[in-house]
Amino acid sequence: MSNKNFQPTKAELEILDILWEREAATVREIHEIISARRPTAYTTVLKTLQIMDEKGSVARDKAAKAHVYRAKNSPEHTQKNLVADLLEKAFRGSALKLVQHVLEAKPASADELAEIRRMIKKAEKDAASRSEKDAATEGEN
Amino acid sequence: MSNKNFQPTKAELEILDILWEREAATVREIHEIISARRPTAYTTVLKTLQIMDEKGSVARDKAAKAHVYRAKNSPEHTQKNLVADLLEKAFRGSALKLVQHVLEAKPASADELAEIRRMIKKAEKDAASRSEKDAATEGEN
DNA sequence: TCCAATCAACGAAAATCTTCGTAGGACAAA
DNA sequence: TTTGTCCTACGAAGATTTTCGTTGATTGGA
Repeated sequence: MSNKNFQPTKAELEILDILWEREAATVREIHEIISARRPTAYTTVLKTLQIMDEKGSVARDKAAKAHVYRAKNSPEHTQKNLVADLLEKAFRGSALKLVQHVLEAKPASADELAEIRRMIKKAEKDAASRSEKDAATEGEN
Repeated sequence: MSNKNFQPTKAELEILDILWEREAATVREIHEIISARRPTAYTTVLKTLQIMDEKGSVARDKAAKAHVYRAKNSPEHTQKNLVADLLEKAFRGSALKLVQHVLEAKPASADELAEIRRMIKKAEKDAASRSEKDAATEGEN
């Protein structure tokens, strides 16, 4: 389908983040949350959502008078695109450097570090099975 | 003072990446690299560099006819800003989630994983010393 | 001297993103 | 019916970013 390389803009991402949290919301609900952060006109949020609808990043239910919006892509999917883009554009693909900066930018808690540790272990297993496959020349897309 | 929250645009980042690699370069040199990737006019690169000079993200040596540009900020400094921004805007500050996506987006090599492991260890030490302080200070929670 | 090549400067078009005012429809209360 | 409220649609102004054509200065040969 369409969203292979979906990169939301700043304003779109702020709205998506709200939709990811609430599952679905009307313009009014979203506007209340955003205008609590900074003064913003109702129609600004409305227009952005209409554009997002055109772009296909949200689904819109027109049944009720106040349309109900949902994010079409999961946070995971979108985050993956954002990270992949940053990794390529600013880190020349060095996952190491990127991770390093993440850990510096926001000192993780002990629990988070333990969880990351577990992920590394899993990644190491994947790396190992990758090299097996490489030897066997197996193809799947 | 200078670039507390410096966020280069897409075009600027592409140029910065070249400057980080080559230390210094003329417009022509940068243009040759970029136009090899996609058709781009010489003056497009020139103009972008002039804007970057105005913004203060590059330094320019006008001694020779062909001016020589250098990045003013280190890749580390810039990458840190980019990562901090992404972390906050798209991950609600969850370093865990971000790291997870990095490892998925680009399966790291065994060497890289070992290095990341080392970073975790260091981060755990930092976290430990932080909680000592927390205990001494006592806050909410 | 004259010409061609090389550059910076400048302005402006084009593209994208953000913001908001105004108009008009639907609907319920007065 | 009239009025006020709530909502979408639409267009357009602003802001930012990206792209490039044109101009004029400099320089190294023919």
